[in-house]
Amino acid sequence: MNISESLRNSSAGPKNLRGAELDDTDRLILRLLQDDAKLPNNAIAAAAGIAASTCHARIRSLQERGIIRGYHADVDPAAVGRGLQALISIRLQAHARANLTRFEEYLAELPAVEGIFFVTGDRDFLIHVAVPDSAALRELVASNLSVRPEVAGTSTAVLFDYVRPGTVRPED
Amino acid sequence: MNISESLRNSSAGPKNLRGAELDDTDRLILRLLQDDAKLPNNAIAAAAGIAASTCHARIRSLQERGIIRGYHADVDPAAVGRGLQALISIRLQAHARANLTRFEEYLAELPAVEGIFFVTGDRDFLIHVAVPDSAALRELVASNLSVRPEVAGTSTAVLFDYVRPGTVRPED
DNA sequence: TTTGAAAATTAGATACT
DNA sequence: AGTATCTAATTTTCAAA
Repeated sequence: MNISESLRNSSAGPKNLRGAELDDTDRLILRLLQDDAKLPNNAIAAAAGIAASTCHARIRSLQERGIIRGYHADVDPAAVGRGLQALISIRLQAHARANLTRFEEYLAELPAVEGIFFVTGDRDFLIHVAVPDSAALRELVASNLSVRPEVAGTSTAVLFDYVRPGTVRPED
Repeated sequence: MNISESLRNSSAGPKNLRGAELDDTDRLILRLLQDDAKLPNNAIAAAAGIAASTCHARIRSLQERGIIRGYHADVDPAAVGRGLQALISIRLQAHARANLTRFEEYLAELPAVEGIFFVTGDRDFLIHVAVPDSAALRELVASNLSVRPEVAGTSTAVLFDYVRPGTVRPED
């Protein structure tokens, strides 16, 4: 982002960055689909006050532009034998920045990893994990994280809850 | 769960806790639907090697048992004018534990909040937020968090990336 | 872009093994 | 639990405005 863009974006104007170009109808569609991806197209169309075919075309456009990245079932981790969640803060070795992408890919492959947060500034990040029990958590840290040469140290915080609020409301 | 069930579940056997009772077919269905909630039932059935009607019944059962909690579109926050993400650590006042639920509900209503992590032990937690820009982030912390009486202090870390790996793989 | 209407595909329900 | 078959609902395409 260059300086003029930066200045423009920091102004009070309502426009988005990145050729997004969403109108109110798009935003309504996004809100509804985030809430329930199974909502039939004709129901969305009715809610938006447009024809079903128009709604269909808009949704496809949102997908093609990468605004809708996909649709996913939300599965209760506890119900599939992952009743324990934790946040693990990982401090990286100072020299490990170069291979950061490789390490990220490694983390993303671990079945327990639900989310990876890359923090700016520091050489560390956070991972959100879901495991069967505390033994598995210990095992994960010891055998999959601490042993990696990139890792300088870890710090684990057990969660007693994780909540994802309804929607990423466009604007507001 | 009675004692004999508990003992059975805690053994090395493949069974899960909490009347989950998932077999390999269920796990495959969960994996596929987490990956792509739009996958048609007959495609899932074919992948699982069962009849479409059987697959349909299994999916419904997974929903009714709360194992599948819902289906959601994944919307790119940057595309809807929320190009800046951050993790905010919130330390609560010692006496604020009683009203924790109320405060949680307050947080969940904030449009910027994407996820709330309740950390055990300490009287604090983390929220994952997505906002338009750094001005909005400052405003969020100043006007929506710091002013709350429950909040003893906050600490903000800007993210340069957040990744949700494909699936919550059942077992592995 | 939007629309209505056809065509193709899918979901949901039922009865039966 | 699983399957086959039927019907309703939904998605998808498309010519036209």
